[in-house]
Amino acid sequence: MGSPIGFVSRTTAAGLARRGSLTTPHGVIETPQFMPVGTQATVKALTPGDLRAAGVQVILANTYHLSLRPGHERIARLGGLHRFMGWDGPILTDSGGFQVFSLAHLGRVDDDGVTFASHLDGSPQRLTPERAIEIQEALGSDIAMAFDQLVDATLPAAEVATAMARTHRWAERCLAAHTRADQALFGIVQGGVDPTLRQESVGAIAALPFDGIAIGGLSVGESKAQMASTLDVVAEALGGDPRVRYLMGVGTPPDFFTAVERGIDLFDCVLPTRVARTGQLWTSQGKLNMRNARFLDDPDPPDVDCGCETCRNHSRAYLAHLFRAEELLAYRLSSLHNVTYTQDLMRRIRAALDDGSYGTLREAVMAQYGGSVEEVG
RNA sequence: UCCGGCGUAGCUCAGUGGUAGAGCGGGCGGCUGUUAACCGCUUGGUCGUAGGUUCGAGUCCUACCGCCGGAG
Repeated sequence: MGSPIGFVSRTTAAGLARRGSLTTPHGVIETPQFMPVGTQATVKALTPGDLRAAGVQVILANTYHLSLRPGHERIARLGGLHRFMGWDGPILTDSGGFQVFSLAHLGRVDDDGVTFASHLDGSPQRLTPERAIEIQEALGSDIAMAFDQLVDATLPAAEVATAMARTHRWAERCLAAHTRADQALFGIVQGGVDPTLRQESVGAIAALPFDGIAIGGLSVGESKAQMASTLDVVAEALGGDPRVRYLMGVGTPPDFFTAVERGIDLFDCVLPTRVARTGQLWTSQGKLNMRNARFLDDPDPPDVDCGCETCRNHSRAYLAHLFRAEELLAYRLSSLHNVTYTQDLMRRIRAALDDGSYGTLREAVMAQYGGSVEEVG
């Protein structure tokens, strides 16, 4: 049985950067690509139409959250996640592995799986590799993720190794449990920031017949240099593996460059939408906080170089007012801008990889964002 | 006019003898597979005015000023 997705890519002149396209049951994704996060079947504050207007090609939703509410069986009865949320493009579902980490205080991990107290009502919830796959198959996402255990990368190596080994065993169970022929399944590399563990994890995960390879356990407290060096280790270990590579939970504009030139094709992150809701806009002038007093009389658009609905029609002064007044439109206008900005940035990266101007683009964006990202490797 | 209550940070108010506080607001920051319209830091006051008692007064006493309520 062939893979439900097809990935083709070519190498470029920019380090290990790849330029490709990923074909899914719900459409083609050009890579490098960024996926906005829509945990609860909504990218907060935005409609599917907004996402399309922003140029979004694929979004991420969450297994744990949707299984608790409204329930994956209900979504299945209502025709699956695409129909339920009114988004007919590709969807990737995270497995709930991140909640093992972010809700660790509500649960406990054993070799078979994880037991949580629901963050909604305290009811006991059990997540295992088999259960995570069952839920994702019910949701009907285009790409499902293996159920993994993510830990703080700065923990002692022995603890990171224990979680990694468990992730490897769970990866095989996810593959065994997976039945939907129209849904891809990606494996997740763990191993923290220890080079030896990362190499071992790449070896274990890449040896399995996953449709794509994800890199997990980064952007959870380690330094920028550690993330970069870990990506170097992963790239070296993966070598010429032709499968699509997805760096989970990243990131910021500088992070995208750090990762793309180390061979990453896919990203997701809550940052563009989360920071937008508290006033931080990503622009051609770097980060601007619309709550700052200096914008109250500023008639310029948030970003003069942006063509999104927000920047075409509204001023920084208006955004500054909306945030102070706690008006709901603040969240939509700012989220729409940041998602558009992020999509534009990925498009510019793809174009720069095509025409050889990647270095110029990288330098310009790094300068806008403080140039604080170390060059490693 | 009399009686009572109240005057403490920009706002709403705690604080009844021992180093002036909170919330909100204001000024900023942080967020990386979303428990996040969230979280954190910070700036704000000759405690209505003038006297008095006391080692020590936002706190007790006196007068005055202002606001609110009641009586006439």
